[in-house]
Amino acid sequence: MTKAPPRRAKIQDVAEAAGVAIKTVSRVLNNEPNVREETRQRVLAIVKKLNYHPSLSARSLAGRRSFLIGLIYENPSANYIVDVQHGAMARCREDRFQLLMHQVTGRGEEMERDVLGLVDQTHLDGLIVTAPLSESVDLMRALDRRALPFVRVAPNDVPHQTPYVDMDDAGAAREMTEYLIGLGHRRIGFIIGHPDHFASGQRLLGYKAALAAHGIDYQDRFVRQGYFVFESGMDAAKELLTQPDAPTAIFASNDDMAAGVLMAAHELGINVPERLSVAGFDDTYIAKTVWPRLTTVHQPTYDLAYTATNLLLQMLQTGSAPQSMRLGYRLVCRASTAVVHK
Amino acid sequence: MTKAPPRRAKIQDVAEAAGVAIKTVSRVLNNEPNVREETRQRVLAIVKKLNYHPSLSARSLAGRRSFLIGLIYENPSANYIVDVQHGAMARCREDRFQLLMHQVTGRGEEMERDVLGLVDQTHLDGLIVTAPLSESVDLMRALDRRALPFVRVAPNDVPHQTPYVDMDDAGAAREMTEYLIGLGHRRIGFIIGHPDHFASGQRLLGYKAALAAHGIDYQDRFVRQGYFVFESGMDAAKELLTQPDAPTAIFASNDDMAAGVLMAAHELGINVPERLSVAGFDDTYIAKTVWPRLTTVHQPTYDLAYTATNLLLQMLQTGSAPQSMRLGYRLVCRASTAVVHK
DNA sequence: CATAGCCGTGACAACGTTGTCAATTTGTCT
DNA sequence: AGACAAATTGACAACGTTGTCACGGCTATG
Repeated sequence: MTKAPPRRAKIQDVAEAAGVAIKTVSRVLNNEPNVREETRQRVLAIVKKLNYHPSLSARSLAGRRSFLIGLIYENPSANYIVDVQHGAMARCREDRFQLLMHQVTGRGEEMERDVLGLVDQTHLDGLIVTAPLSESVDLMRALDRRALPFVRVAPNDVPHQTPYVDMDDAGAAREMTEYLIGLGHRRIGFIIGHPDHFASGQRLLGYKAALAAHGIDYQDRFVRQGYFVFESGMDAAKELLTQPDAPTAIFASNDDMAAGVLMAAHELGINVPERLSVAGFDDTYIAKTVWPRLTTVHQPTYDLAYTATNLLLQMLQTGSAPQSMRLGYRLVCRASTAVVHK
Repeated sequence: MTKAPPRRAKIQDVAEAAGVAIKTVSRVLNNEPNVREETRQRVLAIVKKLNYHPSLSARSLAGRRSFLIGLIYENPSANYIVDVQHGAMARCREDRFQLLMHQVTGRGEEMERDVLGLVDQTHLDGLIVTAPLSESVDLMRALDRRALPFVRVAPNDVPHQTPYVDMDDAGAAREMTEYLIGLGHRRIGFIIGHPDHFASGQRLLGYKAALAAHGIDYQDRFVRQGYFVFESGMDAAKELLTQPDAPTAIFASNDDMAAGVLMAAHELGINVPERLSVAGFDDTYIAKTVWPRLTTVHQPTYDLAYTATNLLLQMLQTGSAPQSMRLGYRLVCRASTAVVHK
């Protein structure tokens, strides 16, 4: 015999116990003005006593908002997306919003259908869009059409007036490249990120700018296309390292690929950092777990997501105008880079 | 001038366009019986034409279910939790349920309050509980009290009759240990997992069983407490490896700690696998990215989560009796283990 | 001292679905 | 054909909130 669970308290119960109308309880709960302090306290006491929690469904239905925020992403490295998730989650929690994670399937039209399906079904209040989804103009137009507020966690590039939070990818890549140059490296390999990501181009730009600023010729043979995943970094590194006059340093556009470079070096019997310096980008968990530990650009992933969510919630709650932000980065020098060998 | 977005179609609109009552539309949408095929088709056509999507909130309110499933976890390694998430997500998607991820804060009473707060606020239909939360009897009792169906992704141990999905941790650990013994190792170090996880004890048991079966004495000095995180593995390994007559192999209870062991070995100048064999557990992403690649136990994390979600959804939808499952594992032999050196 | 305006409160109608139950149509069996 | 059961459909009341608006009491103003 299972004992019937106690009926959940509803607003009615609270109202009766407090001797007020349900609307007053509602006011208290939503921090609306025009409630006497004494009344507010009385209601709050009862709420606590009855362990009352308003029904999200009822609130959504009546209030025409769902308290649900979506976070969509495509296929980023696990280490990266977890940081994003936690940043967004942390901010949501502060305002009692819930976060709905959604890994998008497909690309192009199919991706769009997937996202819109989510939006239509769940009545999301807002959306956090990560790269490279944030680069689909079609998607953004579709979201606009539904009047759905959203913030992008991505570099600003798309010709579209929406708020975003990003960092200076080009600047960071340039600084890292200059750091390598400062170590005496002249033949510096570069592994480009996934072509769908705007950031990939920015990082390449930074690399080129640093070379140019130091009078080093840009050479195609030192540059390879990667896809932000471990294997692509490994493959690219093998190509780079098996040519005559191979690079003495390789800068990969993210940590996963840099880890792949390390693996390639190990397999080729090339010591890092003695014979080869390796640098990554992102400063995710993997950077600290490979050997040698990766020199990399610290990207404030958690803060990026937190900030994006913050912007979104402000837009939703105070109706404030959309704004964008750029956060700082910093170089983290660990054991994978060293002065060039003679 | 922003053009007002088109009003969302509601069930009423569909009903009128199809010339039926809203209840009939509802029947069609919920696959209820007793609708003439012709009517069903007519309704479906209109639904598609109007791009109608039922309101989750209204459905929840009226139908007393939310189509929302919670996935709660504490602080597991990023690589692990992402696999869990995707497994659960995939299954949810099949039945148009949404998944609400929730990282639990605090421990003991505070943890409980956190989870119950989530449950009370969102009216979840069900919950996926991962270790070590799944080991709190108090929490499970509290969930029962609220009559909330849940499935645990965790080894079955707790004296509590709820469905779970797990794998044979003890058997796997035993097999891995025997594999090391088979390579000729006799001094085998072991790093225990986080003490809050039941699986930690199981894996230790398997280690001990293998030793016993092969007439090898269990020695405390070869065993250290770890916490499932990289640093703890590194610290433990340093202790194990700096003693006289150090182990020739170390079996860590998860991959993160095994990666830590590799790091320690590198720092101590001990070659892996020539002078030291290292084995992990879980087969997460990290196992393939460290050097040398880790020999480990492949845990079907994705499937575990998928299966757990499947069980939960079946209970919810068909009201079927709770059942539990055990999934298989397999040893993955990579480059971090080798025949013992002379 | 009258009057306008604000504050605090409550009554009641949404919000968009599903559950219940009754009404109608259709089919089956003598 | 008549009687009864089953299949199909619809009317209407929930579900638990928030939005709207009205009302009384109090304060500031002329």
